[in-house]
Amino acid sequence: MPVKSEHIPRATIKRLAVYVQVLENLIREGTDVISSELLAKACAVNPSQIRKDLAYFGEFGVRGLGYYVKELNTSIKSALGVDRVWRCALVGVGNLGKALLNHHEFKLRGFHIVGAFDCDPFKIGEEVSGLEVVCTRRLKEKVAELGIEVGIITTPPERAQRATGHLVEAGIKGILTFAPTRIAVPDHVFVEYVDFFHHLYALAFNLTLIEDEQ
Amino acid sequence: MPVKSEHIPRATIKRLAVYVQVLENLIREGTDVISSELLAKACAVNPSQIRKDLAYFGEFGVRGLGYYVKELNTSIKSALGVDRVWRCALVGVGNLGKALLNHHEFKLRGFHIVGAFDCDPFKIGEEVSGLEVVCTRRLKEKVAELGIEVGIITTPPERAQRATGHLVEAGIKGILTFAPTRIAVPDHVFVEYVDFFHHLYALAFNLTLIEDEQ
DNA sequence: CGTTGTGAAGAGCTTCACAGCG
DNA sequence: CGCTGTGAAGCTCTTCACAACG
Repeated sequence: MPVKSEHIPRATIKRLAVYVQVLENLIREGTDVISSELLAKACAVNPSQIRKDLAYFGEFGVRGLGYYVKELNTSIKSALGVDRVWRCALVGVGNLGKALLNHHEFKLRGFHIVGAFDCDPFKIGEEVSGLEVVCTRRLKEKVAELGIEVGIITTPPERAQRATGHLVEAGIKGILTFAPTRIAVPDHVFVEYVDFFHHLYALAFNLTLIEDEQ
Repeated sequence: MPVKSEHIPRATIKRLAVYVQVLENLIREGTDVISSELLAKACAVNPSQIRKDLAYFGEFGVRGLGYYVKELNTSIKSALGVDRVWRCALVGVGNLGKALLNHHEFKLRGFHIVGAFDCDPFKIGEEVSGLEVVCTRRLKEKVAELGIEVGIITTPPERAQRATGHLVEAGIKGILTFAPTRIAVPDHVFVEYVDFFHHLYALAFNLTLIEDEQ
């Protein structure tokens, strides 16, 4: 999928992921064609926004008609680079790590967790969701062996930076971290933070606001 | 905490949560005072950004010196409305739900999960992390009894909308959902989406971009 | 003297409005 | 005729630059 435009807003990428989510529901429901207006309603955005977002990557619509749902979904996934399998390593096999290892949605969406790592000797050797837990020190060797490109951090916050170090040294270029702390990485490594508490804080703020208003 | 300004950008709220994260680390390290420049470096933002974000809520700094770390942290938490306990109900006691119920970081940050709900008869009555799993139909009764204000959805996507319905009917005003699907709510209810896949898609996109460039 | 708080300038994203086209 | 694709306008958020001040 060639990118038509130079710079693509981060916000656009985030919305494209939402469009995929909604389009896949539409496919399940058997909808063949959808207009930007209806898709916008389902995604809670402005119709022009959708058209502009898509225009960064090409022309996918049919004037006077709308978008073919399946085709559009395929095109967006290709634009995002999620029309392939990404092999991932998970570091930190605690409650959350185990839950993610058992979460089949990952495989379903092309993110295959093929390695599970922990530094706790009691966990090493344990089997979780068909994977043997391996010592974090062996990350480099395993990343090479299994062709892993993405790291997922589910350690406690105090161990997140060390896990990051191991992942970076192993040659990982992208990290998704669930640890509620900032991590430092070299410039060429991408980090995405999944932080429940940012969201909970946002909720708390909004709820407090409306309470105060009344 | 009185809000000085009328409208506060959503992005500001998100950053305030990051500042808290970093400030709490600084407290642990024993740092007493920090300038906007150093705090900005730790949060990977612009120093003016921090000063402007804080200015929405008041004046917390000392010119020529910087900010008292503990005091600033307390002020931000108060501004966000997280200087108190928020009682939460979790709906969907699967892998992820159980992991969150056992995640003590929630309690640590003032979000107490005091009710666990599921519609699976095999799960009802089971005890997870000291909580008895209760039938989702009894949400309304339990929300009133336990003074719950926030709902957390960890059901599979296809059951998220039903869970939302039960939560809304029970009088919940804020929902944090982990289900990878959009949910519809009345205007007065706030929803925050925790979606791993948005983040993974963003990673995939960035990794694909730099691969293509080379 | 050094750092904050803030008006003004700048950048970036969103929405509008309509030409273009199936 | 209806809906897309898109230049231009509008808006919001970010950064700059410096006066204010402990």
